[in-house]
Amino acid sequence: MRISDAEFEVMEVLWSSPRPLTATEVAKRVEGERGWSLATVKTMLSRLAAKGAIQYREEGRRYLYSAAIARESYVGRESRRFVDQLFGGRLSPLVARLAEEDALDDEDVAAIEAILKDLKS
Amino acid sequence: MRISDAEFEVMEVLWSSPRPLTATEVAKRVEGERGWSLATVKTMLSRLAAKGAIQYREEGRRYLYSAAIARESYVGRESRRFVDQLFGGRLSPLVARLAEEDALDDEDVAAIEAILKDLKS
DNA sequence: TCGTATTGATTACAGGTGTAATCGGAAGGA
DNA sequence: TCCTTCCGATTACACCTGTAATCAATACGA
Repeated sequence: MRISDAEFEVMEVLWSSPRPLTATEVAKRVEGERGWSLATVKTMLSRLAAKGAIQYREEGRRYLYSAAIARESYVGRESRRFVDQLFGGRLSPLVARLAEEDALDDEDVAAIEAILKDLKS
Repeated sequence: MRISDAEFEVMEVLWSSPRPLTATEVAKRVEGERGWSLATVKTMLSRLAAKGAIQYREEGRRYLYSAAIARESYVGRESRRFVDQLFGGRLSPLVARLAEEDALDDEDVAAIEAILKDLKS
């Protein structure tokens, strides 16, 4: 199950909310980024529900939406797909590419080294 | 300029060939993976040419296709887009995610460490 | 009670994608 | 010269995406 770019922004809102949200609430929180109308957000919610990425509970006449899949698992799947497609499953060429583009700051480099050191224990 | 998944496979064939290829040659080399018909490959080539991702030179009645963009630059752009969207521009969370999924073998880890060490000099 | 606002559902519509079939013209063999 | 074949170009068509508008039903305020 793939989630499109626009749908992903809606997922981010739901993932970052500690409680289920109505369509109107989701729209308010996405508004900052995109100039979406409420109708557009409702379309996204319908499509995500149809895909099984979110679920809802009826509260009176409204729905309260929440994510049905964990961000970690979705992001994990997509990450793997990405490194498989572009780098033959190896992460190092990706690191090399981003390093060459100066997309890594010292803090990020230190964090990566810490993760790897931890891995080897 | 985005390249779709199917188009990307055609690009890989052109990127990996030392010389320009005809549509039929491309089709033969993609065949292993997908069960595409020659017509499908021709569609991909037309679309990629329209996007400016490949170019061609006429050789008699045929075209000889070659990539018009470097793999490194395209892959670099997509990588950045990917880490921006899923990890807020930091690479370390991606490393953490893949590490948790055991998607990193020793060789890959060593390669990454070498790249980072090199970076700091 | 009656209109208005609100909500999910349905419909819209252009552009991209996957996967071809068909067409028109040219090259090449009979 | 004529027929077949091979090429790129054009057309096809269903599904996905981005971005809504509209509809039918309901709740709520006057």
